[in-house]
Amino acid sequence: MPELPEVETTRRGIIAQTEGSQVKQIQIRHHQLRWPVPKELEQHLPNQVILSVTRRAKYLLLATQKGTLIIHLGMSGNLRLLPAQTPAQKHDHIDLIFTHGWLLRYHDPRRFGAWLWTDQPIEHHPLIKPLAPEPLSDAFNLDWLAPKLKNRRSPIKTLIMNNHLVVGVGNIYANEALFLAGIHPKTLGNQLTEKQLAQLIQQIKQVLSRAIEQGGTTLKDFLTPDGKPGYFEQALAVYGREGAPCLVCQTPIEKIVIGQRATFFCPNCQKAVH
DNA sequence: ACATTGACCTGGGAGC
DNA sequence: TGCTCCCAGGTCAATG
Repeated sequence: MPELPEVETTRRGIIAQTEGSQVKQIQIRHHQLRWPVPKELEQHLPNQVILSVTRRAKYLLLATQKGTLIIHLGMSGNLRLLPAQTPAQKHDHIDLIFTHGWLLRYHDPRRFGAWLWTDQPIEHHPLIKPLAPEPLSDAFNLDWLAPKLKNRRSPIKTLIMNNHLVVGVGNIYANEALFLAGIHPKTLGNQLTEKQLAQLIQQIKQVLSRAIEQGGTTLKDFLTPDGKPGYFEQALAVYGREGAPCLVCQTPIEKIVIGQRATFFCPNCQKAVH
């Protein structure tokens, strides 16, 4: 479900009531997520104070004195802040219960998400270490990306969804960024000109920033932690718009499949290279 | 090292 | 109404 803007929206929604708060207890109803939820969470989290709530790529990081709770929302996960007495419903797999009478509830029908623990510096964690720079930081620039794509023969759409090259961009924003940059999604990495690449980097930053400002994209059931939807869906130019007129040139938007993922583009604004 | 495919899950909608 | 099939916002692991 969530790409970077939805994860960032979640972070902002939970920070006021989690950062600086003391954990009373963690209740795990379903241990099987993407990976088994480690027992260390039950051992270490009670009585710990959440020192910070940060984000790295699509991971949420809740730091304590003993270690860091790593949360990934997968395809269908969300976090809600609720009064501690609120009865759990279907797919409410984990509660992080605070001493102040509220809980952070993890809901994830497909269970592709993750709750993990590390007592090492977070940048050493095997899932975090290989990640590309934060897309909204200055470190994500042409000097980073150009050498990485130089010898790549995969479609650029696939490449910008690869965490080791670009983080935070999932299927929605990959489609949107390529449209904004005027690049055909099938263009191979090594076929992009430096000018196109600079444009793509700029548009990735732009589309992610704007989506964060709008509280993310709500397609099915994404809700911010206080239960409100995101408002970016109405700003999507190509995603989910097969057959609808391009917002720039009125050409019907086309849908194809690249790397087993639905891909939307304007055949006029995003010309294929020959 | 890189490219491609399968795997993990559930729910919703289309079509019959 | 109910069945089957397909699709879905992620990404790791296995395979060539």
